[in-house]
Amino acid sequence: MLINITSFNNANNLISSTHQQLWSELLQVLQSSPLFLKPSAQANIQGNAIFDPIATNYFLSTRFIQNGWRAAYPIPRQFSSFGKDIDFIKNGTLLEVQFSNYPFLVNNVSRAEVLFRSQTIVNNNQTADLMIFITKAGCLPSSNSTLYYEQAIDQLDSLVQHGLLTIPILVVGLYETPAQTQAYWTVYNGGVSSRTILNQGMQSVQITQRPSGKLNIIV
Amino acid sequence: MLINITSFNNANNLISSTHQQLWSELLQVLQSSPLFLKPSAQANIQGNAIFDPIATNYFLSTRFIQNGWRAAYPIPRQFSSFGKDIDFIKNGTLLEVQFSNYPFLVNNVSRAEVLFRSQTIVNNNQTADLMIFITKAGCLPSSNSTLYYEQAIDQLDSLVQHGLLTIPILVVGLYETPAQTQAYWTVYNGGVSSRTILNQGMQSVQITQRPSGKLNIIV
DNA sequence: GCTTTTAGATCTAGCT
DNA sequence: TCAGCTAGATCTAAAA
Repeated sequence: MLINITSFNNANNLISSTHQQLWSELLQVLQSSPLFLKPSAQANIQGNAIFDPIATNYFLSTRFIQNGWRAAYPIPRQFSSFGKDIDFIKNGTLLEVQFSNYPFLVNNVSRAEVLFRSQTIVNNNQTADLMIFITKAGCLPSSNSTLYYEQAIDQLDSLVQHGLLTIPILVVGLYETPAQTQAYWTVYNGGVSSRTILNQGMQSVQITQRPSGKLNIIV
Repeated sequence: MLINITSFNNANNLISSTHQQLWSELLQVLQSSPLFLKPSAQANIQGNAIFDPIATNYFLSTRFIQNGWRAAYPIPRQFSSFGKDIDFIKNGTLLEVQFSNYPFLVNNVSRAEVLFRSQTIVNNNQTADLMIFITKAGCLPSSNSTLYYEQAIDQLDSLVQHGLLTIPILVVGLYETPAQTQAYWTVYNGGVSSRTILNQGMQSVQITQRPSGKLNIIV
């Protein structure tokens, strides 16, 4: 997929210096990810193609682990109220991939901020020094209320500006542009949230853009 | 219902002085609320009684409005990235009732904090000076991953301690204790999230407590 | 009526 | 296997 990035609190300085290797590997994974789609079950748009978080997460997770990221890293005991684990970690870099509902953005970054301010040791005897946050762009058709890149940017802007967030954060937005292209189309059985694949395959898709900027995807 | 409260950033000073009237009215509403239950549709616990956020929200909302709270108060334009509206507002007091999934806690309080720090004018030419946050206790059977009082307290504790939150916040937790008592049992039709009442009525319920502290409610 | 968006409801997945 | 919990998926409701 294509990507856009926005840096907060000088995250860009880190990815072009000390964290350059980590970033270039990550970039490679993201850019090599196909577009994964699934049929929506939402009333009035039944069957329409929407972004498939399950297949996308599976693809990314597999590669991140191959690249040495630790998945589901346990949150230190003293901060257990913030949850069980962080999606991925490598040394002091926290990586979250978020396609769920929008409040998870502030939830995820706030707990990262607490780890940062408290200089808590995370992985490999390092303190948290960078957060990378992956989401999808608003132009992609998706389930209602799922977080999107532009929303994340705007919220983080305000939070940084008003001093709530000081940890370096790099936000990555996955997107596509109008084209006749190919995408993975996955049909799950078992209803909402099912991860049981009924069938999956590459399909030709026609991506067009509405006046609003939203993409229309015909499989 | 019964309530527990926890104060952060001296919210308790406000509710016993300048905001005493507002608080005593609110308390009256909360304590007069019946327990609302509905059958769960979750696999393995189909039909079991769980906390009914729809009926509870409806009951509370009606009374709050009667007491002069403004519902769905529009978020000032410059902070529109944080959403459309705040549940209820009265002068400088922001009121959120949250029975949805847990990340909404940090989402809601963070946007309130930004309003507080920026001294933004909210209702009646006042700046935000207090947030009251209502949720339910962990002992009540509920949908998975819905926010609960103890979780809220623990997360806010860390956020206040590490300087992310400075706005006075009063957290209210609704709960019940073991008893043979009465509750509203509402059956909706139309599946998940439906607000169309098929039937509703007072029922006798037997509330017992498990070793874990969780309540078991038999209708 | 259709689109867009947030808020809320609330399920399944998967681990302890 | 049942209980308890967080993470993630993703719908309906409702208003603009």
